[in-house]
Amino acid sequence: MNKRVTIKDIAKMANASVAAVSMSLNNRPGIGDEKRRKIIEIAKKTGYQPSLVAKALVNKRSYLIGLIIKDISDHFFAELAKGVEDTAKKYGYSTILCTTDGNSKTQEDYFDILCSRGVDGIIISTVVAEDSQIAFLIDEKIPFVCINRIPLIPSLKKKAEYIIMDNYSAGYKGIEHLWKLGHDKIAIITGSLNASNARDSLKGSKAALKKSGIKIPKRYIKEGTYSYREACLICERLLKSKNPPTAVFAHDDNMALGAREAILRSGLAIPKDIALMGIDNIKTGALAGIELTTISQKKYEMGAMGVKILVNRIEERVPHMVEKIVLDAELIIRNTCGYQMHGYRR
Amino acid sequence: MNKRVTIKDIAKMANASVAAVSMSLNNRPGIGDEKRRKIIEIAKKTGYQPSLVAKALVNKRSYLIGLIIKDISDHFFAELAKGVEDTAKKYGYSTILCTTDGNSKTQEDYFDILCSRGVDGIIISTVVAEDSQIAFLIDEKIPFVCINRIPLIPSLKKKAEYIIMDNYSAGYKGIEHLWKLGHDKIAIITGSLNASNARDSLKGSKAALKKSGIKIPKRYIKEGTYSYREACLICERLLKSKNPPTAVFAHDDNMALGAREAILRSGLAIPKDIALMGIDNIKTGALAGIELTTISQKKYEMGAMGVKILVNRIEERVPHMVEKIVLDAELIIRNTCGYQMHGYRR
DNA sequence: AATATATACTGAAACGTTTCAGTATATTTA
DNA sequence: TAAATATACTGAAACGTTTCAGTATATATT
Repeated sequence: MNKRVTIKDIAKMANASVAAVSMSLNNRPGIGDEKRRKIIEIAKKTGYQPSLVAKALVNKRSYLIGLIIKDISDHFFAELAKGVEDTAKKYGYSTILCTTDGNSKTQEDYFDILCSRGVDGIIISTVVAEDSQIAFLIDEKIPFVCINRIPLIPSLKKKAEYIIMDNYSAGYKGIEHLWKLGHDKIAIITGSLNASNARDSLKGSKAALKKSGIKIPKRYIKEGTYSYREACLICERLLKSKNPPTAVFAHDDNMALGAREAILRSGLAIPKDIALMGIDNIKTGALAGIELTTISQKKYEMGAMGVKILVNRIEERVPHMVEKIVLDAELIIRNTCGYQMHGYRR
Repeated sequence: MNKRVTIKDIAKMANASVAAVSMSLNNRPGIGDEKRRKIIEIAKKTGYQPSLVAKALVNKRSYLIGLIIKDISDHFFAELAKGVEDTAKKYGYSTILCTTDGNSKTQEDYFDILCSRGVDGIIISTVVAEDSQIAFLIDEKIPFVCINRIPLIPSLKKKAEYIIMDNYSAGYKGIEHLWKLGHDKIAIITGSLNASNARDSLKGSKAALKKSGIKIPKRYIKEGTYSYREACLICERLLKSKNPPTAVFAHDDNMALGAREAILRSGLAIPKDIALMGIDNIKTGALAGIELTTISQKKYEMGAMGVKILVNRIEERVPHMVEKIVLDAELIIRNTCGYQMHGYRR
């Protein structure tokens, strides 16, 4: 670090006290116009930039927020991160990027680091979000908001703020769509079932299955880990089995794309021979030649709203009440399920 | 922020001086085994976490690095960011994410903020990287490394560390590949020509054109801004013109994808009717049904190497010399140029 | 035994801010 | 005109660390 000009230097130059400089620069009252003007001028001329670290130390406000996600190269998280960073910037906060790669230990380390760094708040959107870690945050009284997942333990859930999609309804709508298109041999690749969102989606799908009177064998439901490769493998095995499904509903677009690879490799055509559906609505899915039918997740908006809530919480501008936001699940019909070919059959 | 346990509290409990606690915890010599043990034990028991902001203030080392990029939802930058964050984490640094959206003012603001925050170093990989801002960093003596772009002014270029792909060769190889496949009506969509990488690629392409004796009209070369939409529009116009190209070489995969949309919408088949080629090798390009022929950019590796260089610089473990790394451009042949159909024709 | 040296430990200053309790001066009020 | 009040300004403490100069005690050297 360079020798930067400090408040003391300015005080000397303006022959004023450091207090006067501080007050002038933060336009607090109690300093005469003449002196204030002079101080501000000197500050400008010398290119003075206040040390945010010193400020953080005394004010106990760092204007830093931590963003904990699984993987920034995953389109879902990248869009989310964009919403977070854009909004944080708007409110005068900087964003510390923390990726865990789904590793619980890494995540725990990051919680410690973020606390040590005195972040003002945290946005959490990971698959593995141990409830114990959430409890830690509540304990340390660090504001946080969960995006796209909620604590499993009810007592924690009550205290946590979150924004989620209506995952139940997402899972439900997907099956409903496939059913209306005439499918009844539907395979499901779920997310990691240790997280609330994946569980809810599965519940929704099961409910829809029941509602439409579809019975599927147990082996049609497979737990994935949001990995492209793994979903590809799962789908491959499914297709090779004696009684293969005629539709696969992956509870995440990345996995749907993985399944897509397996389907295409096996020589089947989408949607002619088999229907494919995802959840998330990532950019790639919209590309010509892919045109994945999916359920929209408002990724950017979730990130943006998350920060808004967080900042309200931090600055306590709003009388505090715990926000719990559930966004609507919206079906995005494209080409992978056959709606364009023949419309709904029932 | 919560009332956290500080070094003072521990000193009191262990009845030692704060100095003793500090020295014990940082295993500096000068403290007896017995006392040290006791202090460490108390620290552990109380869950003491040092305040990184206080440390930063006295040590003038924040263990923070700034990452300045255009847009985290762009796959290129996301991969880069992943390399950066992973590596930073490994070295004990945290990453502040700064996206500029190509806005020079935003970028300048971020430079100021990062300085105020006392970051130890900066990784820069933006399109608009004004040389004046680079000069500012050199002036402030903040270590930085440029990724995928270099300062235009030679005197700055000399002082800056950077990692770039051999953009010239990338531009060259693309044209060469297309020429070998028999194309001579090749359109080029370049990046923003105010940045070094785009200029170099264009130079390379022009050189290859000359070498192979291809003459293309001026209107075949269009400056893009790395935007999908814009590239789509540019390509659309190109296709509608009287003498449309038989190949388009976008100097960035996103733009290639944009061009792809225009091509497909116009009813042309890739690669049967027209060849398409990009630069970057983003994940999406590898998907079945897209299979974009491209030139590989080692995005993750560039990020990782960038941090490595930066940390060496910060910690001055290595006798200082300015690193300038140029990575090889590697042609990735997939399906959009017709190599699989008929191989090289000349 | 006297001196030199090593070891264990402490108090206080420093990092760059903000804020609080005071002080001095100017202005208003009665 | 005296008292009350408002305004301008300052010194010092505080935030949570590290480090430096000392001090006290123990050990080694002659």
